[in-house]
Amino acid sequence: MSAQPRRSRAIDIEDKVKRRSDIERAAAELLKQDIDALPSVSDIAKAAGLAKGTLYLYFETKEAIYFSILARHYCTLLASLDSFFRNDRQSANPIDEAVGLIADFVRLNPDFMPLACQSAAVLERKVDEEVIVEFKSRLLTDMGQVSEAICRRIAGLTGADCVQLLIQTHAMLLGLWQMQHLPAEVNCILRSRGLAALIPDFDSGIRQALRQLWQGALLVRAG
Amino acid sequence: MSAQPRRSRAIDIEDKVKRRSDIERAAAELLKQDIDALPSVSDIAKAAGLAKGTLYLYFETKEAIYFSILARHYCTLLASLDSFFRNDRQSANPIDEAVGLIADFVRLNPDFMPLACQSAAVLERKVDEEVIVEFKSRLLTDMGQVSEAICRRIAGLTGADCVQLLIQTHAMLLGLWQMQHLPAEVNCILRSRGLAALIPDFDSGIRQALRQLWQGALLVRAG
Amino acid sequence: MSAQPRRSRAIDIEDKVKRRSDIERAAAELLKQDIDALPSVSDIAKAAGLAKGTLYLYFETKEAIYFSILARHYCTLLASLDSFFRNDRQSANPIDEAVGLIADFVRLNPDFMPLACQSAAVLERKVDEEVIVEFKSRLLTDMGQVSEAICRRIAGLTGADCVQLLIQTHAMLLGLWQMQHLPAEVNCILRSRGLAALIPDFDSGIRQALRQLWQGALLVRAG
Amino acid sequence: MSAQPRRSRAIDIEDKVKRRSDIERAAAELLKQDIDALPSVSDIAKAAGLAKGTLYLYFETKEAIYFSILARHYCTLLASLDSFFRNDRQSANPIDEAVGLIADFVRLNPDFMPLACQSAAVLERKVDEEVIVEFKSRLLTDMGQVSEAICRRIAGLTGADCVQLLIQTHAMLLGLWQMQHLPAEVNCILRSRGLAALIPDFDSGIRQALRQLWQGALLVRAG
DNA sequence: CATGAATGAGTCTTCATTCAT
DNA sequence: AATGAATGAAGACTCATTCAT
Repeated sequence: MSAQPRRSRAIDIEDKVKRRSDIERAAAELLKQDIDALPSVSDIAKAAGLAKGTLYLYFETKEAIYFSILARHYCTLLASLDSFFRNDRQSANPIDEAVGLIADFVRLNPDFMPLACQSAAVLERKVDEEVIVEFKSRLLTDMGQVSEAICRRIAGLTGADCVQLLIQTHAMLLGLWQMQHLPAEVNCILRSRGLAALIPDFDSGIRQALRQLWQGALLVRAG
Repeated sequence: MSAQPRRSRAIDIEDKVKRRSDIERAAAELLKQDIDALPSVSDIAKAAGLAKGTLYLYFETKEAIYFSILARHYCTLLASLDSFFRNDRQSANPIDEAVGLIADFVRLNPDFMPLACQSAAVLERKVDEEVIVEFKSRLLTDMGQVSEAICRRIAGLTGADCVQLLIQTHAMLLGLWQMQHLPAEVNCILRSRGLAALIPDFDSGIRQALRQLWQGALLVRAG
Repeated sequence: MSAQPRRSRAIDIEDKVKRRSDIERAAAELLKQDIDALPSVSDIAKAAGLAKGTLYLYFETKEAIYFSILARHYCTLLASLDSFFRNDRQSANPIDEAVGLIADFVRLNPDFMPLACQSAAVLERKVDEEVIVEFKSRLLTDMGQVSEAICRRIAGLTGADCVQLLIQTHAMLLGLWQMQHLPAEVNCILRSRGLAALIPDFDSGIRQALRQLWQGALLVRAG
Repeated sequence: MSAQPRRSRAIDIEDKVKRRSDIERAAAELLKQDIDALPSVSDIAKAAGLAKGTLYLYFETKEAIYFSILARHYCTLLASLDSFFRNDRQSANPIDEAVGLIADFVRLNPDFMPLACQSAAVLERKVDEEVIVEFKSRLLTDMGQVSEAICRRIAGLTGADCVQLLIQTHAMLLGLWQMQHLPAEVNCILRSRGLAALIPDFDSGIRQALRQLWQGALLVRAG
């Protein structure tokens, strides 16, 4: 009398993977429209052309959807860095280029920073331990690899230094993004009152801050 | 329909100021017990020994209470920095000392960072424009003063550089604190799985990161 | 965070219609117990044996529930009038009979007038535009039909006159009901102080007033 | 140290009466700005240049202020009617003129109908019994007088008929005004959707309805 | 596998009135 | 008489999640 599936069933593992990523795609799209709050499950389901319940067949919670999206972003970014630093082509200024690479990534993936900022306070609170651990392990591994790649290209830094540096870089991304991303209204007011100096421009700000941070690292280690 | 004041009335301006700060004190105390979410107005009122309605005589919204607490923290911190840098006593290593001063402040005021992290996303959304503007103006002025004091003590930095540096410092505080402040559960798990490397120790982390940042600033400006 | 439906699910459209009317029935019942204020959503839900949230699956707001009840009353009343005036059976005194029909309807539906009185000031303020427009359009149509039926039976009145008359009739219902429906206390006092003359008896009052109004209409149009 | 009266004290009975009417004037003025809800006590006090508490020295409740305003309006209107019907000048059409007088009064006193509509449901619920009784007694007397004056001028109506007629007239005023006074938004929508026929024009509507009612009364009594 | 109906916890804010000063 | 600080009750609505179909 009802409960007839409208969408075809995902039976093969392949289909299931596909469906998972369909859901993520829809969720990401929705987030970009308003980065200030996670969309409702209802809306995500609608956007994905699925029923609410179906989402729960693929993710334990709404936050798990976004955690998954975020995790992929982190992996992609680290992979970019890794391939950059492993690249044979000698670069006159690897730090600046790496920083540019990061800044570009943030700019091209407007859902990355909003999710990253909510990771600890919102997402991880509602995601399965196992999922978190798996991701963080992967992260640690990837960061280790990147770090090695980096220290091979930048004299004066050990692998541990580079891990440290990556963590600091991440912190700086989080902090600067939040300082720049004020509620639209507040933003408006501050700008109109001559208080724009308190709102760092993210793109240029991050380039400069990271350059200082990395250069500073060399200096401190050297000294 | 109700009435019978239980508490004495704050009639003089002095008493009112006192009552305002009583409310803030109660609210801050409550926050320290669970820094992950703002306490309910009901609880704050109870803790302050006042009726809910009375809180609204002193603050427009719950968030305004916490915004006020946060604002005072910022002012105090900037004043500390200012007095530090204006102090005649020559310091061999002003950067390290300033960084230590900041790290100590954060440690001694456990409600500071949680509030700072929620400022843009939560507090400022529900506080009167005027209150925000007034505070941010003050902030800008104070930062200007501190910056001047700093650049007089640290050769090679202009006032604008120092403002920049203060903003970066703030961003680094925000970012590192969030990376370190994971939900207790997650924290626990990560540590037990050998993933502690992903959780920077805030106190030492911030000291190191800020040192790099400030040294890096000198370097970049010099170069 | 919750769940466990207690009531069976309304899956078919039929079941849904049934559930909607179950809610309305419960809400109407509650209103009759105290016609001076709309019951709380909590109470309605309890009376209907449903969770609060469930009500919101069927109505946008509490007021929408009562608007729906009221709308049905209007339609029923107009249908009664329509069928009365279309009835072949010749009536010696159609006006008196129609007026009696209206008075009876009001008496038999004690929630009708209280709701009608709150329609503009309370209900319509919190009901979706579309719902209002749909109902009012229907009302206009129905009134048009009734008006035609009336003017065919009562010589000397055009269709437009009859629409006018229906509106006046409605106004008189509203006004008289409010004059009669004083707070129980006030009512009591006035009666005990010989001021009963100021409290028209609704049932007889409406019969007489409408008779005058309709007869007056004939006269005015004729003259 | 405080609690110093800002306004001079009203000690003479005259001053007190004056102050009462100052309050009423301020309250009435405020109501005209938004006839959809009684202004807050705070606002009335501010508008009157007095403290909230002071208002309660002159009126038992907020509603009592408006009840008093309304009472005066009723008395004024009845006095107008009385003087009109007692006037020697013969009028060709006393009914039409009386109706015009009423319609004009409503138009010139935009706070009258909103208050009248709230009298039973809102005001009388929160006004002292004695005040209500006193007013209603006065009302009954005045209506009696007017009724006598009317029946002397309009053949075919007894005094009791005229009292009846006045009550019906009042009911019609209440009902029509409410039908016409929709929330601005709803009003707008209905007009734009061709449903304006459901919104009677008050001024012309009341003239016509009352004419019918009074003519009808003559007819019914005659017949 | 897919669906979507049902659940219910959780909370801020207003404002008429009182009464200490 | 005048003031205005203090009181506290009262209630709608959202939305993540479950599980019967």
